[in-house]
Amino acid sequence: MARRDPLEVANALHRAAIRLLRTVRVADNETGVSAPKLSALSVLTFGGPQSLTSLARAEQVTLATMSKLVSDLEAEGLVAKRVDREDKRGLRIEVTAKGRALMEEGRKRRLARLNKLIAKLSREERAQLADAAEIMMRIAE
Amino acid sequence: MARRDPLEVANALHRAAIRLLRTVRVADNETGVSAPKLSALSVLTFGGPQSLTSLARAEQVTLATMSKLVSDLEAEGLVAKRVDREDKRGLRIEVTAKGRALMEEGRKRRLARLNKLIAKLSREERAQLADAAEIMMRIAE
DNA sequence: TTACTTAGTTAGTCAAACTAATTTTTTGGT
DNA sequence: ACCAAAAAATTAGTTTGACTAACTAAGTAA
Repeated sequence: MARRDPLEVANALHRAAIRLLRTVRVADNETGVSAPKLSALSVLTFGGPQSLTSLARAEQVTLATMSKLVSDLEAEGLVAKRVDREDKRGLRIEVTAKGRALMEEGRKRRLARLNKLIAKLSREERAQLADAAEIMMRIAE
Repeated sequence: MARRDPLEVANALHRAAIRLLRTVRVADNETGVSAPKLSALSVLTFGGPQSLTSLARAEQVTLATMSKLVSDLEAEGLVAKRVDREDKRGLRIEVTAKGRALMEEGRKRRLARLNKLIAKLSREERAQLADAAEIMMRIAE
């Protein structure tokens, strides 16, 4: 069943990851906010308020790209920008109540969708997936 | 270590998959061909010559989008378009020798990059990842 | 044959990525 | 204390890949 060849393992994970992301994306589309914006919002939600630079780094995009994404999110009332008190060049970007509500909704939607899939699995299989995720996180940077 | 809560498992896999894809993308960028084009080329390489419609369906984009991607690939000499003999509305798109060479190069590059990561793992951990990939494929779609 | 369906193309729009140039502020060296 | 260099954001402009809508050409069926 299990291939030991690294390339086979990598390819299998690659394909599986793409499929998984496709499934999740459906739920995300329903929020009316694009994937890059949702992702940035997620970093802010779970990582706490932070500068544009650190957000850009977390999302692996340029500062310019993130500047636009955050401006859009601000225009939609999902985040708020404030000048950093200690460094007036810098921003402190934080999630608004509305932004938090949207994330929570999204979380529920995603859960509903994934529950249908994951519910098919046994306790052991779920544990296997959790372990695999942990391994992947450890090796991927 | 292993969380049993479906949402936790799903989120962990989601994040892990994103990271994995990011890593692979770096290798793909070196080919000088964009990810969507590489992906279409991959479908043609492994799935054999096929129509624009079936390619579009495989890649989950519209016909119009795929039409442009394939035209670009053709301009770069990576695929060839021929009118279907049996249905002159249809195309038969196939990978050229140049296209196949590029895929092979890409495969090597990706292998080199992923080997570094996967080599850190034990035999058992690799098997775990392979099993997880199999489970993911089974439940996603 | 006339009407419908299917395959693909083209035009036009939009979002998100990039680079380059600019402003504002902070920091370091002399 | 000053001035140069670095850092944080923004803005302008480009490219790519996605979409829809409108089209042509070819096959199918009433």
